[in-house]
Amino acid sequence: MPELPEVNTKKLNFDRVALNRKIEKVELRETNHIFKNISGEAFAQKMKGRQFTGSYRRGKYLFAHLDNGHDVLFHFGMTGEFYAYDEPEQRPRHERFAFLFPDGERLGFDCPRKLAHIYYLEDKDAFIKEKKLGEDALVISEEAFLEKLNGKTGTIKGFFLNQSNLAGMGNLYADEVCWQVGIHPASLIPALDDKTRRLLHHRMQAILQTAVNRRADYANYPDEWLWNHREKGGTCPRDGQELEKDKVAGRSTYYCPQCQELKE
DNA sequence: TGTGATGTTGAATG
DNA sequence: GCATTCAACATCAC
Repeated sequence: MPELPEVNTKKLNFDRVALNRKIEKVELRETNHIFKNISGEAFAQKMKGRQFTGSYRRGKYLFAHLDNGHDVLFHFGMTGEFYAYDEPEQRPRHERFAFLFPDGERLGFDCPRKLAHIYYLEDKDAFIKEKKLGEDALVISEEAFLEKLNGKTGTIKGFFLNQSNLAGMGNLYADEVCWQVGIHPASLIPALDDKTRRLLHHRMQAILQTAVNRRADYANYPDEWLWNHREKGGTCPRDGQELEKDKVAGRSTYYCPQCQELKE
Protein backbone atom coordinates (compact mmCIF):
# COMPACT_ATOMS: atom_id res chain seq x y z
CA MET A 1 0.00 0.00 0.00
CA PRO A 2 2.35 2.64 0.99
CA GLU A 3 3.69 4.92 -1.66
CA LEU A 4 2.99 8.64 -1.62
CA PRO A 5 -0.78 8.55 -2.34
CA GLU A 6 -1.36 5.68 0.09
CA VAL A 7 0.52 7.50 2.84
CA ASN A 8 -1.48 10.60 2.07
CA THR A 9 -4.68 8.67 2.71
CA LYS A 10 -3.23 7.37 5.97
CA LYS A 11 -2.50 10.96 6.94
CA LEU A 12 -6.15 11.90 6.40
CA ASN A 13 -7.22 9.03 8.64
CA PHE A 14 -4.65 9.89 11.26
CA ASP A 15 -5.67 13.55 11.33
CA ARG A 16 -9.33 12.70 11.64
CA VAL A 17 -8.84 10.29 14.53
CA ALA A 18 -5.83 11.54 16.44
CA LEU A 19 -5.41 15.28 16.19
CA ASN A 20 -6.08 17.45 19.23
CA ARG A 21 -7.06 14.61 21.51
CA LYS A 22 -5.32 13.80 24.72
CA ILE A 23 -3.49 10.49 24.61
CA GLU A 24 -4.47 8.53 27.66
CA LYS A 25 -1.78 5.97 27.08
CA VAL A 26 -0.01 3.85 24.52
CA GLU A 27 -0.64 0.12 24.62
CA LEU A 28 2.32 -1.96 23.49
CA ARG A 29 2.06 -5.33 21.78
CA GLU A 30 4.90 -7.16 20.07
CA THR A 31 7.08 -4.31 18.85
CA ASN A 32 10.40 -5.90 17.88
CA HIS A 33 12.06 -3.99 15.04
CA ILE A 34 9.33 -1.33 14.94
CA PHE A 35 10.78 1.40 17.14
CA LYS A 36 14.06 2.65 15.76
CA ASN A 37 15.57 5.22 18.09
CA ILE A 38 13.61 4.62 21.26
CA SER A 39 12.29 1.64 23.19
CA GLY A 40 8.58 0.90 23.13
CA GLU A 41 8.39 1.54 26.87
CA ALA A 42 10.10 4.92 26.59
CA PHE A 43 7.84 5.81 23.67
CA ALA A 44 4.73 4.97 25.67
CA GLN A 45 6.05 7.04 28.56
CA LYS A 46 6.62 10.06 26.34
CA MET A 47 3.18 9.85 24.73
CA LYS A 48 1.25 9.80 27.98
CA GLY A 49 -0.89 12.91 28.31
CA ARG A 50 0.36 14.46 25.08
CA GLN A 51 -1.63 15.56 22.04
CA PHE A 52 -0.86 15.62 18.35
CA THR A 53 -1.37 19.11 16.99
CA GLY A 54 -0.75 18.52 13.27
CA SER A 55 0.93 16.28 10.76
CA TYR A 56 3.23 16.68 7.78
CA ARG A 57 3.76 14.17 5.01
CA ARG A 58 6.95 14.14 3.01
CA GLY A 59 7.18 11.34 0.51
CA LYS A 60 6.27 8.14 2.31
CA TYR A 61 7.03 9.55 5.74
CA LEU A 62 4.38 10.94 8.06
CA PHE A 63 5.59 13.32 10.78
CA ALA A 64 3.04 13.77 13.55
CA HIS A 65 3.66 16.90 15.55
CA LEU A 66 3.29 16.82 19.34
CA ASP A 67 2.29 19.59 21.71
CA ASN A 68 5.78 19.49 23.23
CA GLY A 69 7.38 20.50 19.93
CA HIS A 70 8.66 17.01 19.09
CA ASP A 71 7.46 14.66 16.35
CA VAL A 72 6.52 11.03 16.00
CA LEU A 73 7.63 9.74 12.64
CA PHE A 74 5.68 6.94 10.97
CA HIS A 75 7.07 5.00 8.05
CA PHE A 76 4.74 2.23 6.97
CA GLY A 77 7.13 -0.17 5.28
CA MET A 78 5.12 -2.54 3.13
CA THR A 79 2.32 -3.43 5.51
CA GLY A 80 1.94 -0.68 8.12
CA GLU A 81 -1.63 0.52 8.65
CA PHE A 82 -3.70 2.58 11.06
CA TYR A 83 -6.94 1.14 12.40
CA ALA A 84 -9.35 3.13 14.54
CA TYR A 85 -11.72 1.11 16.71
CA ASP A 86 -13.79 1.32 19.87
CA GLU A 87 -13.97 -2.21 21.20
CA PRO A 88 -10.90 -4.22 22.29
CA GLU A 89 -12.07 -7.24 20.33
CA GLN A 90 -11.80 -5.19 17.12
CA ARG A 91 -8.06 -5.00 17.59
CA PRO A 92 -6.30 -5.81 14.34
CA ARG A 93 -4.39 -9.05 14.29
CA HIS A 94 -0.86 -7.67 13.98
CA GLU A 95 -1.24 -4.53 15.99
CA ARG A 96 2.15 -3.39 17.32
CA PHE A 97 0.90 -0.59 19.54
CA ALA A 98 -2.18 1.58 19.94
CA PHE A 99 -2.95 5.08 21.12
CA LEU A 100 -5.80 5.06 23.61
CA PHE A 101 -7.93 8.18 23.87
CA PRO A 102 -10.04 9.21 26.90
CA ASP A 103 -13.36 8.19 25.34
CA GLY A 104 -12.06 4.65 24.80
CA GLU A 105 -11.39 4.92 21.10
CA ARG A 106 -8.08 3.51 19.93
CA LEU A 107 -5.85 4.19 17.00
CA GLY A 108 -3.91 1.00 16.40
CA PHE A 109 -0.78 0.65 14.33
CA ASP A 110 -0.88 -2.72 12.62
CA CYS A 111 2.04 -4.21 10.72
CA PRO A 112 2.23 -7.94 9.90
CA ARG A 113 5.70 -7.89 8.40
CA LYS A 114 7.20 -5.47 10.91
CA LEU A 115 8.85 -3.51 8.15
CA ALA A 116 7.46 -0.24 9.48
CA HIS A 117 9.71 2.24 11.27
CA ILE A 118 8.68 4.49 14.13
CA TYR A 119 10.95 7.25 15.38
CA TYR A 120 10.62 9.75 18.17
CA LEU A 121 12.21 12.96 16.89
CA GLU A 122 13.15 16.07 18.77
CA ASP A 123 14.23 17.70 15.52
CA LYS A 124 12.52 16.50 12.37
CA ASP A 125 14.53 18.77 10.07
CA ALA A 126 17.75 17.22 11.35
CA PHE A 127 16.29 13.79 10.55
CA ILE A 128 15.38 14.83 7.00
CA LYS A 129 18.85 16.20 6.48
CA GLU A 130 20.54 13.13 7.90
CA LYS A 131 18.47 10.80 5.73
CA LYS A 132 19.06 13.05 2.73
CA LEU A 133 15.35 12.80 2.06
CA GLY A 134 14.51 14.50 -1.24
CA GLU A 135 11.69 16.93 -1.93
CA ASP A 136 8.17 15.54 -2.00
CA ALA A 137 7.40 14.14 -5.45
CA LEU A 138 4.03 15.86 -5.58
CA VAL A 139 5.43 19.35 -5.14
CA ILE A 140 8.97 19.22 -6.53
CA SER A 141 9.35 21.84 -9.27
CA GLU A 142 10.24 20.91 -12.81
CA GLU A 143 13.46 22.84 -12.40
CA ALA A 144 14.49 20.93 -9.26
CA PHE A 145 13.50 17.62 -10.88
CA LEU A 146 15.71 18.32 -13.91
CA GLU A 147 18.51 19.39 -11.63
CA LYS A 148 18.33 16.07 -9.76
CA LEU A 149 18.44 14.12 -13.03
CA ASN A 150 21.45 16.07 -14.17
CA GLY A 151 24.63 13.98 -14.09
CA LYS A 152 22.92 10.73 -13.08
CA THR A 153 24.03 7.63 -14.96
CA GLY A 154 21.63 4.91 -13.81
CA THR A 155 18.20 3.78 -14.94
CA ILE A 156 15.17 6.04 -14.74
CA LYS A 157 13.40 3.54 -12.52
CA GLY A 158 16.32 3.46 -10.11
CA PHE A 159 16.20 7.24 -10.02
CA PHE A 160 12.53 7.25 -9.02
CA LEU A 161 13.03 4.65 -6.31
CA ASN A 162 15.89 6.47 -4.63
CA GLN A 163 14.22 8.63 -1.99
CA SER A 164 17.11 11.05 -1.85
CA ASN A 165 16.35 12.22 -5.38
CA LEU A 166 12.71 12.88 -4.61
CA ALA A 167 10.49 11.41 -1.94
CA GLY A 168 7.34 9.37 -2.39
CA MET A 169 7.67 7.36 -5.59
CA GLY A 170 7.68 3.59 -5.24
CA ASN A 171 7.69 0.54 -7.43
CA LEU A 172 4.15 0.68 -8.80
CA TYR A 173 3.93 4.40 -9.50
CA ALA A 174 7.38 4.33 -11.11
CA ASP A 175 6.15 1.69 -13.55
CA GLU A 176 3.04 3.77 -14.23
CA VAL A 177 5.01 6.92 -15.04
CA CYS A 178 7.37 5.08 -17.39
CA TRP A 179 4.46 3.45 -19.15
CA GLN A 180 2.51 6.70 -19.57
CA VAL A 181 5.59 8.46 -20.93
CA GLY A 182 6.35 5.53 -23.23
CA ILE A 183 9.87 4.73 -22.14
CA HIS A 184 11.27 1.46 -20.84
CA PRO A 185 11.96 1.61 -17.08
CA ALA A 186 15.53 0.40 -17.68
CA SER A 187 16.25 3.38 -19.93
CA LEU A 188 19.45 5.13 -18.96
CA ILE A 189 19.17 8.71 -17.79
CA PRO A 190 21.93 10.13 -20.05
CA ALA A 191 19.94 8.90 -23.07
CA LEU A 192 16.81 10.86 -22.16
CA ASP A 193 16.29 14.12 -24.02
CA ASP A 194 15.03 17.29 -22.41
CA LYS A 195 11.48 16.89 -23.66
CA THR A 196 11.23 13.39 -22.18
CA ARG A 197 12.60 14.59 -18.84
CA ARG A 198 9.99 17.33 -18.60
CA LEU A 199 7.30 14.87 -19.59
CA LEU A 200 8.41 12.48 -16.84
CA HIS A 201 8.02 15.25 -14.29
CA HIS A 202 4.65 16.29 -15.63
CA ARG A 203 3.17 12.80 -15.87
CA MET A 204 4.55 11.86 -12.45
CA GLN A 205 2.74 14.71 -10.75
CA ALA A 206 -0.45 14.19 -12.76
CA ILE A 207 -0.51 10.52 -11.75
CA LEU A 208 0.24 11.18 -8.10
CA GLN A 209 -2.35 13.95 -7.92
CA THR A 210 -5.03 11.75 -9.47
CA ALA A 211 -4.14 8.95 -7.08
CA VAL A 212 -4.28 11.30 -4.08
CA ASN A 213 -7.62 12.69 -5.22
CA ARG A 214 -8.98 9.15 -5.46
CA ARG A 215 -7.67 8.30 -1.99
CA ALA A 216 -5.38 5.61 -3.40
CA ASP A 217 -8.45 3.51 -4.14
CA TYR A 218 -7.15 1.28 -6.93
CA ALA A 219 -10.58 0.22 -8.12
CA ASN A 220 -11.16 3.85 -9.03
CA TYR A 221 -7.95 4.34 -10.96
CA PRO A 222 -8.52 4.97 -14.69
CA ASP A 223 -8.73 1.77 -16.69
CA GLU A 224 -6.57 3.43 -19.33
CA TRP A 225 -3.69 3.43 -16.83
CA LEU A 226 -1.24 0.55 -16.67
CA TRP A 227 -2.18 0.14 -12.99
CA ASN A 228 -4.98 -2.39 -13.08
CA HIS A 229 -3.35 -4.33 -15.92
CA ARG A 230 -0.05 -4.72 -14.11
CA GLU A 231 -0.14 -8.46 -13.56
CA LYS A 232 0.90 -11.70 -15.16
CA GLY A 233 -0.91 -12.08 -18.46
CA GLY A 234 -2.00 -8.44 -18.39
CA THR A 235 -2.14 -6.51 -21.64
CA CYS A 236 -1.16 -2.96 -22.51
CA PRO A 237 -4.19 -0.61 -22.46
CA ARG A 238 -2.63 1.31 -25.34
CA ASP A 239 -1.96 -1.40 -27.89
CA GLY A 240 -3.12 -4.70 -26.42
CA GLN A 241 0.35 -6.26 -26.31
CA GLU A 242 1.00 -8.69 -23.51
CA LEU A 243 3.02 -7.00 -20.78
CA GLU A 244 6.47 -8.23 -19.89
CA LYS A 245 7.86 -8.65 -16.42
CA ASP A 246 11.51 -8.10 -15.58
CA LYS A 247 13.71 -7.01 -12.75
CA VAL A 248 14.83 -3.42 -12.96
CA ALA A 249 16.73 -1.71 -10.15
CA GLY A 250 16.17 -4.89 -8.18
CA ARG A 251 12.38 -4.68 -8.26
CA SER A 252 9.63 -6.40 -10.24
CA THR A 253 8.87 -4.29 -13.25
CA TYR A 254 6.04 -4.50 -15.78
CA TYR A 255 6.18 -2.80 -19.16
CA CYS A 256 4.87 -3.01 -22.69
CA PRO A 257 7.56 -4.31 -25.05
CA GLN A 258 5.89 -2.58 -27.99
CA CYS A 259 5.25 0.99 -26.90
CA GLN A 260 7.91 1.60 -24.27
CA GLU A 261 11.17 2.39 -25.97
CA LEU A 262 14.43 1.38 -24.32
CA LYS A 263 16.84 4.31 -24.49
CA GLU A 264 20.47 3.60 -23.71
C1' DT B 1 5.51 -26.23 -0.93
C1' DG B 2 7.86 -22.58 -2.84
C1' DT B 3 7.76 -17.99 -4.38
C1' DG B 4 7.09 -13.22 -4.38
C1' DA B 5 5.01 -8.90 -2.39
C1' DT B 6 3.66 -1.42 -2.61
C1' DG B 7 9.99 -0.51 1.46
C1' DT B 8 14.50 0.51 3.57
C1' DT B 9 19.14 -0.44 4.93
C1' DG B 10 23.77 -2.08 4.94
C1' DA B 11 27.33 -4.83 2.90
C1' DA B 12 29.78 -6.15 -0.98
C1' DT B 13 31.09 -5.34 -5.75
C1' DG B 14 32.41 -2.82 -9.85
C1' DG C 1 31.04 9.25 -4.61
C1' DC C 2 27.85 6.43 -7.76
C1' DA C 3 25.29 2.55 -9.15
C1' DT C 4 23.93 -2.26 -8.70
C1' DT C 5 22.83 -6.57 -6.45
C1' DC C 6 21.88 -9.21 -2.58
C1' DA C 7 20.27 -10.37 1.99
C1' DA C 8 17.63 -9.27 5.90
C1' DC C 9 13.44 -7.89 8.29
C1' DA C 10 8.31 -11.43 9.10
C1' DT C 11 3.93 -12.75 7.32
C1' DC C 12 0.53 -13.87 4.03
C1' DA C 13 -1.50 -15.28 -0.37
C1' DC C 14 -1.41 -17.84 -4.54
